[in-house]
Amino acid sequence: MADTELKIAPIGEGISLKARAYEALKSAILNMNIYAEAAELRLDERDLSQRFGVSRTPLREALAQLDQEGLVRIVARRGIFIVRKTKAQILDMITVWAALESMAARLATEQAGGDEIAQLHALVDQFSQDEIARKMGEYSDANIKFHQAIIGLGKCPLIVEMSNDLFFHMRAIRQRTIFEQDRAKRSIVDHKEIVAALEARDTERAERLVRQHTLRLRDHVDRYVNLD
Amino acid sequence: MADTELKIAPIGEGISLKARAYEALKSAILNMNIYAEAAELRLDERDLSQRFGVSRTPLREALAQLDQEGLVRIVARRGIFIVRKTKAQILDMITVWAALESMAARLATEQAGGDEIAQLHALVDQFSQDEIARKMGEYSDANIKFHQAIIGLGKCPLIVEMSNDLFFHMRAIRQRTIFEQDRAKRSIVDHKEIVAALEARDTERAERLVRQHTLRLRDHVDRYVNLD
DNA sequence: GCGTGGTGTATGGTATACCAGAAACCACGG
DNA sequence: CCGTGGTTTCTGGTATACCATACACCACGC
Repeated sequence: MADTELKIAPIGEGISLKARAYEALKSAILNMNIYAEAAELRLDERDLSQRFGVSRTPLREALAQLDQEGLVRIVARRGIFIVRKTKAQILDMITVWAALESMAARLATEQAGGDEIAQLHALVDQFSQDEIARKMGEYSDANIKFHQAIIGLGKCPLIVEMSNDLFFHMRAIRQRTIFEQDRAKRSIVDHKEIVAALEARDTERAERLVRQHTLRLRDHVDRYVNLD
Repeated sequence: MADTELKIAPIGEGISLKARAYEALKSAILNMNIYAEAAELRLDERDLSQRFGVSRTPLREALAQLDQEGLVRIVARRGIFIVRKTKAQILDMITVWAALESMAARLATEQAGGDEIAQLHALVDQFSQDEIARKMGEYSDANIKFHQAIIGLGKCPLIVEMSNDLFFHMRAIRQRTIFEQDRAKRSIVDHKEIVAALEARDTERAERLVRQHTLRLRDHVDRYVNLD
């Protein structure tokens, strides 16, 4: 039943309180629309520790990690502030993404198996151009998966890890659908060309197409997205 | 009256104990030859806290940060272990470095001022090929500075930051001079070509030269360095 | 001699109390 | 009404005590 008041369940699974607090804070921060408020958003250690039902110690460790990741900024005796990314920072993230994914595409032409590359078709052909408008949410997910798939084919765990970090941070941007809205049709064409280059094992072309594709996204964001 | 016993200020410094512990541990870990020992190196929180003269709390926060950065690995109720990078991980780091610096070079051809590019000559012409053998240590430093300078010219703070992280981690490799020893002469030629491409604002060529230069280093490490 | 179970100990995880500094607040004088 | 000084409060930083578990060690039984 709905347990009107036993929601707490302090004794949790096996994972540490720090890890749980970290995950909880992370998703909480990402799911809030940071840019909606005018004032800078501040967190309070004691308040959070009470609401989570844990002491400040593991909570502080979780916050310290978020601080290092750049999601929050801890200022001694002042407070803990949720960080808003500037447009310049977002553009930089997309630039790095372009650098990493284009390198991954390069590696993929040398490292990936033909069957692995072939699987990319499933992610590209999934949507006809007409469907995009109606299923923008789904397409957005598939789009991310496509890029992550290419990055995975590079067989370089560090690139995968760093790219995931970047994608994660970019989730914090409101209206992230704008990333694709007007670019979806072009996007699909680009994707098909990229897959073709990978299949042809054309290293230089694959790298260039991936880079250009992502840098175009950067220019698009630069032109049409306003955050500051 | 008053001031009979005021103004203690024993240790001064404004920085937090956590930050100081972090820096101390960081340099301590990097300056020890991790690969000399056969057994896995373990740290003890209580022991360290006594030797540093601080409580476990700030020490733990410093260690948690090092854990996240990948320098140590904290295992609950087991211990804190200094992480040894595998050869594969080092090769991956060099790969990412190549991706980032080649993108920075690309950006530099579009963003950097002519005067800034011209300053690269000072870092390249500093050594004649004959001097390299005698001044390998200095050359190694100049070499790093050259690459950092190019990365800086890309005017992308995120790339600069991520690259610094990579360079930092690679410092932990013993005999890092092997990175250049047999490659120094070729390195200087490469560097000159890179500067020329930047000066000519040849975006594609600058990117390619930088990438090839660093990927060759990767192959060199792959062939001649043995860590595992 | 060898396996087995219990107990001790070492270690990271957590809770809590206290510290120091910064900001907010308030009383008071002009 | 405004400025100014001190005091109070709120905040993250630090110290410390205790908890839970993985491992080692030893006694005991076979």
